[in-house]
Amino acid sequence: MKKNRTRIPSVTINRLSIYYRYLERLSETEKGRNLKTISSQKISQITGINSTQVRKDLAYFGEFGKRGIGYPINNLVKELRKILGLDKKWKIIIVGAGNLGKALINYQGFKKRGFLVKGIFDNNSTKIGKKIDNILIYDVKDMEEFIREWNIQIGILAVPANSAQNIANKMVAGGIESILNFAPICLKLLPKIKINNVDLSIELDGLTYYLNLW
Amino acid sequence: MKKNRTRIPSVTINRLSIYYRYLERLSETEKGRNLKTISSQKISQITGINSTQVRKDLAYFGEFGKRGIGYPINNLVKELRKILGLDKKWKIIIVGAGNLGKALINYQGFKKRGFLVKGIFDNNSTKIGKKIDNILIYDVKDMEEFIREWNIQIGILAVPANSAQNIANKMVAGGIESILNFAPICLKLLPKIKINNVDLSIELDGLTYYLNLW
DNA sequence: TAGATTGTTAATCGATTAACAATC
DNA sequence: TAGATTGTTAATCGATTAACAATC
Repeated sequence: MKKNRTRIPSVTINRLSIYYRYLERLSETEKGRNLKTISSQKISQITGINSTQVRKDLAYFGEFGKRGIGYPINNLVKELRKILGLDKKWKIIIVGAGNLGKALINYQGFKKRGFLVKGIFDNNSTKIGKKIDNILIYDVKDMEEFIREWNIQIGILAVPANSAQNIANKMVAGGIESILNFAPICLKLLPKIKINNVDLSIELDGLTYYLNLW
Repeated sequence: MKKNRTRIPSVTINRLSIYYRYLERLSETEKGRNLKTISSQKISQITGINSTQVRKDLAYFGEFGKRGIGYPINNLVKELRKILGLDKKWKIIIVGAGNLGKALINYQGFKKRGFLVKGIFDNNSTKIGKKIDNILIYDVKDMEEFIREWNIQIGILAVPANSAQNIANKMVAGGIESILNFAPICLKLLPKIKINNVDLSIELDGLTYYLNLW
């Protein structure tokens, strides 16, 4: 898992996440059965990713396979979990208790990957103090202090575009280094802050563009 | 807008969507003021996309600018709307009336880009017949016929991973050609079907990978 | 040994960007 | 005319993939 981590394309990380998800499911269903290894060819068939690409992606991080045999499934799952940091607990907050925020809180993937949702933040006084899925909604004014106090590492931005930059700034001021942004704007933050954008508009426009071609 | 549309990278389309969003907002705030044109340099500053890239992306579709001057804002907005197919009405359905489905129905971006949400589908009998945001929830059994009857063009998949492929198949059988998929699986469909995936897990794993590096 | 499959090199492909002539 | 900025060519950069020696 160590090896030379310089210059690993971020698309490789995205693909590792796909391999991980598939192999995890596979190792569940294969528990007790005798499928112990898997080839890059087989991974390719399921994920639709070229088998050379699969081998290359994995080779960035170590020699996990055996020539002539393939990759030992359980070990590969374990290694991928380590590489992706999914063997640790991560503390997160969600900002924005609207429909999207609610949907996110109920999202099972957080628990699955050991994410602890420590709090929800909103500026709507009718929501503050209430709970969603047993997690308290706090005043967004108290967010920065909360982040510092609880050592929150990941912030999820589910607020409207016009307040997103402002809240992102406060997240960073509090010490957050990773942001998942659902607001449709380009956040301007220090380069060391990792930002991942989920942008519905872009995806929708992508669909209509292609529909419109015909 | 015509020109040679062969081999336009899909990342270009994504960027056009970003330009469009920014310029649309700009043309709103500049209404009545006298900023009539904008340079690729200025677009670059706001969007973070290299100015040569901006010019190249636009040049795929026509010569919208004037040398020495820049691009006329209002015209460019109009052209982008045409290119992205946002000058038409598109009929869509949402499958899955869970939290995510609800969040999507309330999403303002649909109305903004002329999307008509014609129906919601679910298999939970306690939900069928009810309404969300004034849109009726139907039995997923009736989906295929509904798509055919209403000429639905876009399907949004907000269901669990294990039923996603099955429902996607039925969407295609009904005549849908574009799918926005929120389920964390790789849908296997005919190549002519345009699929856009929104995958939370991949985004989250991307964050923890980078957090874990330090 | 023969067949399978990895890990890696080298070739290919495609996208980004620098540079600049054209021109407003 | 001088300055600004486009549209486009050519160079660069980076990612994907074909090919194959190594080896189980």
